[in-house]
This record gives sequence, structure tokens and C-alpha cells, in this order.
Amino acid sequence: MIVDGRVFREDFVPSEVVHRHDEVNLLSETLEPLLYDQRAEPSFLFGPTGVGKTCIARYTLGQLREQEPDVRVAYVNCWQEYTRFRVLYTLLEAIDRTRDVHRSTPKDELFGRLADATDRQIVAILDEVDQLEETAALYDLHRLGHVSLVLIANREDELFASLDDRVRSRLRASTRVRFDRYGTEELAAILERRATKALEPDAVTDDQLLQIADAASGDARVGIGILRSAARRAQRRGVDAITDDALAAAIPDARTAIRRKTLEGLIEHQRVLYDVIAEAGEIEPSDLYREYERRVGAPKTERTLRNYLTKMVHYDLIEAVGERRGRTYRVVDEDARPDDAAVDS
DNA sequence: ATTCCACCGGAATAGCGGGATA
DNA sequence: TATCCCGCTATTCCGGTGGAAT
Repeated sequence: MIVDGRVFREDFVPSEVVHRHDEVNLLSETLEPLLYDQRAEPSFLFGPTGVGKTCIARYTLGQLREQEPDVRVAYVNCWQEYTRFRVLYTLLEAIDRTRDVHRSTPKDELFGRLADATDRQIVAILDEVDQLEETAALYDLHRLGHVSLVLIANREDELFASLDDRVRSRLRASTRVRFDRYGTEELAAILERRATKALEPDAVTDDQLLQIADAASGDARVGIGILRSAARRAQRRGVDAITDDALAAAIPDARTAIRRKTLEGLIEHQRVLYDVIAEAGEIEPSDLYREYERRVGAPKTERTLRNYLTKMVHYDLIEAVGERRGRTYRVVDEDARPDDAAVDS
């Protein structure tokens, strides 16, 4: 019953957008100078998880490239590429200038290459830019006359708090595109589009789509995940339409799938920390450190553990309750996540 | 009030790994 | 092959903070 599974992928960009025309228009207006070989002012895309920020950025730049194919577009996910070196490297990859680049190339060589590649306009989409650790990289890029920035983040205030003054003042005046959560009907409409592309006709009913949209509470990524999971379950059972019990099973499944994937990305020591916290339910730092040291062969330093813990908090796997003395750690509970608490992405 | 203590996280540094170079 | 170079991770060192103990 699944005709085209690509439609369910995270990086799928639809050929038409639903419900985001204002945002697309605002962004393309800002990018318009690129059509005349001019650099565009920086633009920000703000909004919670699963509201289409990344999708709209890709879509809009795809449209732009249809009009002006010479423009180069580089997509950088700052969650993975969080150092200055890696950001620059990814940008160079997108414009095919990575020949002979390696870890031992001098520091400014990368930047120099990018600065020299002035033959074409370059658009740098920096996704999850609040995860970028060396924000000086933004300053570097902004200085280049042929690089236009599209910056994506969850929350405006948190992002600006993490920037240093130089960068902040330079970016203050740029365009901001704000994305709100989808309503249930809006999300159902989006899912309907995906379903007609991905599935055989009549594989899913309108009422089921509304159920999915409701369960996803405005998060398109979760909604699409549920739809995909339900379709796969139905397919495995050899039926030609999504059944209600396949749907019921898919709803919790899609929510935990993301978490399981993040857990797989942890290294062994981080995993031990997570297990200790999960078993204890809630635990004080000193007990946590001691239990960790008991379980593991060659324990890391407490300072390193603290680095691990902050990272896991960022991943939304655990949360820290309280500050300083008397702080405890616990795993983030999976249900009961209010809409406005989406800090991850 | 003063001292102590647990905890956090910034900054500097060491060591590792791996491609480049001679 | 030996050596250089540099990004990256873990470690060392430490100052700050605020509740607890005296």
C-alpha cells in the first residue's frame, strides 16, 4: 500500500506548500536581491519543532534556484556541525571547493577559500543555529559580501542571548519569519497531501488523518511519523488500508522512535549515565557520579560527566531539576509535553 | 554572620588520531 | 618512515554561587 516511501522522509521537500504562503513570501522577498546577483540581508526563521521551518527554507530556495540556477545553496545542520571548522567545511563542500582540505590545513585557509569563491552568490542555511558553539563563525560569514544567511532556530530570545555582542548588533535588524503551530485541520491537510503521494488511494480516511493530527498536537514531524508507522504496520499485515488498531499502535510508537534513535547515538559512558538516571527515577549528582563509577571500568572525570549531562539535557533525554546544590536529574517523561515547552527541534 | 560544602561551567592544556609533507 | 600540524575530546584547574552548618 506504500507507493512512495520517500515522501515520509525527514528531508522530503514537497513540490507545493500548504498553509505557509505568507512565510514563503516573506522569505522570498528578503532573498530577492539574489536574483540580481546581490547579497540578501540575513533572515531568521523562528518557531517550535515540526512547524516547517527547515522545509520552507529548502522549498523557497529551491524556487529561487529555478529562477536563478547560479545561486549556490549550502545546508548546514549546526547540531552536527557545531564548530567553526565544520561549518566552513560543509559550506565549501556545497560549492565544491574541498579538494585538498584536511584537518591539518591552516586555520584560515578554509575561510580564505570561501572568501575567494566570489564568482557566485552563496546562501548558507544554518539550521539549529542555537547549537552552534563558536558563534564567531556567524560573524565571519556575515563579513563576506557574497554569502547570504538564512538562520533557523527555536526561540528568538534564547538565540540572541547566546550570541556575542558583535554578532548580535549586526543581526538585530534582519528579517524574522515566525512560524506558529499548526492547527489540527491544517496539519490534517498537510498529512492528506503526503498520503496521496505516498500511499495508494483510499488507504487512509479523513477521520484518521484528523486523529493523527490531533495526536501530533501541531507537530508535523510527529504527525508524518505516525502516518508512516501506521502505513507500515498495515502493510506488514497485508491489508490495503490503514486500520484503526494499526493507527492506535502507531501513535505511541512514533513518539518513542525519535527518542530511541537519539539513545542509539550516545556513547557507552553516556548510556550508563542515562541508565542510572532512568533506574533511579530521580537522582542527586553525587549519587549519580558514584553509581556511574561503580558500574564502569575506566570512569571519566566528573567534569566530563557534567559535559555529557548537559549534552543529554540538550538532546531532551534528561532534565535537570533545580540549580547548583540540591539539583537532581531525571529522564524526561514521554507523555504530557505541553505545546509551549518545545525547546528541542 | 561567617564558614563550609556541593555543584556548575569557563578557560587553558594535554594527548590522540590521522592526513600531509619531506 | 618520521615528523609536522591541527581539530577534537578529556582533563586539570578554578572561580562563582547559594543553601547548610556552625
